[in-house]
Amino acid sequence: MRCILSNNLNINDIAKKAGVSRTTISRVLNNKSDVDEKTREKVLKIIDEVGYVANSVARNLRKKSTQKIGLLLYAYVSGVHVPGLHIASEYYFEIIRGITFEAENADYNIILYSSLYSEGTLDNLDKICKSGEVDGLILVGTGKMKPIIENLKQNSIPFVVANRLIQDLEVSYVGPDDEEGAYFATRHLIDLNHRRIAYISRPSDEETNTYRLRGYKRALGEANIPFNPNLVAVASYEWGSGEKAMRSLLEQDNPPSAVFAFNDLLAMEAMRVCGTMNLKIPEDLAIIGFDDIHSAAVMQPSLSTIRQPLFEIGSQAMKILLSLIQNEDMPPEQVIVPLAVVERES
Amino acid sequence: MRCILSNNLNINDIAKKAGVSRTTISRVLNNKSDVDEKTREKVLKIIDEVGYVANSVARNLRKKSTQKIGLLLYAYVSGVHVPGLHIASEYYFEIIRGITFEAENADYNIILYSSLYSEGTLDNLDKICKSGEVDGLILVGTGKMKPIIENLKQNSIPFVVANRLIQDLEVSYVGPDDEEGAYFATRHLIDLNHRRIAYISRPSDEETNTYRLRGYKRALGEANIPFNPNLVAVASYEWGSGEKAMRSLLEQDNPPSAVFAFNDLLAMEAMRVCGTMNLKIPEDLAIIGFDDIHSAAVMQPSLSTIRQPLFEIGSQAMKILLSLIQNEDMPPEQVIVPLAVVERES
DNA sequence: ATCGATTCCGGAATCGATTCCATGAATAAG
DNA sequence: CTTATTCATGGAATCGATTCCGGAATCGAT
Repeated sequence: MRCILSNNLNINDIAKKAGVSRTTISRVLNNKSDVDEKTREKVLKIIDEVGYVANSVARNLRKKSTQKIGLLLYAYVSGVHVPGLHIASEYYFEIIRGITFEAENADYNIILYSSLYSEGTLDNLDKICKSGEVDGLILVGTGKMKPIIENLKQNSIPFVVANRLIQDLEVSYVGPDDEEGAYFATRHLIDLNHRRIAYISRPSDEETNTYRLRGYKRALGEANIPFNPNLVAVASYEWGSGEKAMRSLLEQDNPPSAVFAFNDLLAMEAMRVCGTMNLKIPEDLAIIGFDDIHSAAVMQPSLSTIRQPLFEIGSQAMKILLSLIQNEDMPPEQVIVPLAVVERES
Repeated sequence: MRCILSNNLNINDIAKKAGVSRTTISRVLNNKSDVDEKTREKVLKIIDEVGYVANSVARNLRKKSTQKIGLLLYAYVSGVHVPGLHIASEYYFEIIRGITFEAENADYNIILYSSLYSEGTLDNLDKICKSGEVDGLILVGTGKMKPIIENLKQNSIPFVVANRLIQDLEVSYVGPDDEEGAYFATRHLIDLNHRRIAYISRPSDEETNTYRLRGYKRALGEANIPFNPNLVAVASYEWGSGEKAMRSLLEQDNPPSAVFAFNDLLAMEAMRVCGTMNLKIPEDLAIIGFDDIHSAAVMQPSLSTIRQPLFEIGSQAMKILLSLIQNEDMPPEQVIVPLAVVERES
């Protein structure tokens, strides 16, 4: 087995070269005050010459901090494997960018725990917490969060949920007000004089979907439009299920004049169906999505949607996590980020 | 400062509870053979009851292996910050999925080094190598790779480049044959009887672009179509630069009848321009992209493109890295993955 | 009963840093 | 000139595991 540090220097070598104790080397490395200026310079010169870098594993062991954050990209939907989750990649990527941006500022690294494929997530999670390989966790995911969160709370490891509002559980989170966003989206369509407004939904056990459905219903209710279950089409997590859902809506006797889709990717699939059926957007059918991923702006016609400040969600989550790590007694912090309608051509 | 393991058990506690030495506990944890079956069971029972998990930092220090791979998401284009790089997120995400899939199988974790924002990458890289925080590195990126690679070679850390062919340097890589792909794309348009074929290019200092441009020229040459520099429009890394490039092409006196774009995102921007200028695709203008990201299939009309087996690129790269780590003397391994034309509506 | 081999186990060293505590030198105060 | 006080430094313990080495117990064979 290859050993990375086989030909590398350690603190003792530097101490010998400099003719001082390793305690002094350590003090220089950590910028402690009680070192003579001349000694410091001499040590720094040697360190620079030989290119010595302190072993981070040893340091972490002694300091009992790893300077690492675990990122849990999470999908737990009815306990089953979710094959198409990655299609929401652009969404995740933006959040991750926010997280890493903030992490780098604070000298933390991100470890990617992508549980998309693994079974027994909860057991693994338990091990991650107890093995001390990270100082904290950020959760980004789809589906049921409660089992995970309850597991984490028992482990007393600091963590933040980064794309969801978690109700009824005292945890830190940064998330959009999904109900409000869905309300805005539906309301937007209503303001354009639509009355038959469909919703392309996720399966009902997806928590985020519950909120968005609620916002959709609230907007309808306020406009005195009765809720019609036939106008809700469920799309699973497979590619193409958005197209199927859209077709089932259009094949009805009295098809909708407008569609609010759970997210932009589903909206894009829906638009595609319209194209093949010669329906003009937005004249024959208006569509609004959710998330504002990049493709939404590039499409032809461009997609109206609800913008989530994804980068900001990530960076805020990281900031909160950092303060949770620094201050053991900090109470959980909740942040609800604003959502905005992005009106485009659809 | 919060300490993760404040109330956690260590190997000594378990040894005490079990009435054996910590050596024995370690043997049980590592599945060594020389432990009495009864002792093993007793120890395992206690470990299970109290939920003990070995501290991974201490273990890594002693074992001199971290079970971690660094993932360098890399952009180095003329030494400057690349603001829009993340728009290629879907592309990266698929590769990352392949990497993590293979990593999880081998009990490795991925540390995300996103250098998109940081200056002084080479210095940081040096520190990463020497601090021993990872057992190996995977590079995925855009732009000039040579400075990074030369730095890594000096550090004798095993690494693999995961989306590029690196010529003239003895390193491991897994990548597509970009020239061949570009050749296929251009050839495809030629086979559809196009003669005025434009190329939406990246700036010339982008290495990948060099290969694709070469393939484009080769296909033209074989078909006896003279290369026309006016039909090459350069797009930078900013959003919307694809639209600009497309416009400049269409505003010419003798506009192209077909376009090959450096990647799908640029192709999508180009298609958008056609929409606003009432050009029908593919009748008035045929377009082909590169990468086959998900959106390409969902667009209306759907985008013809060159498919890169991104997931496979990632998993192959990880496999090679693992064997490099296990076998110090292994020579660098190069894999060229096949590309295929995906013919769709555009 | 004796000897060698095997099995099982524990003490001590080790990985490479940080930190506590003690010590001697230099400086300031009386 | 003596006594506190500060400054600069090194020795030893420590973080929590693994591993080397040696000793005791068990076993089978002679």
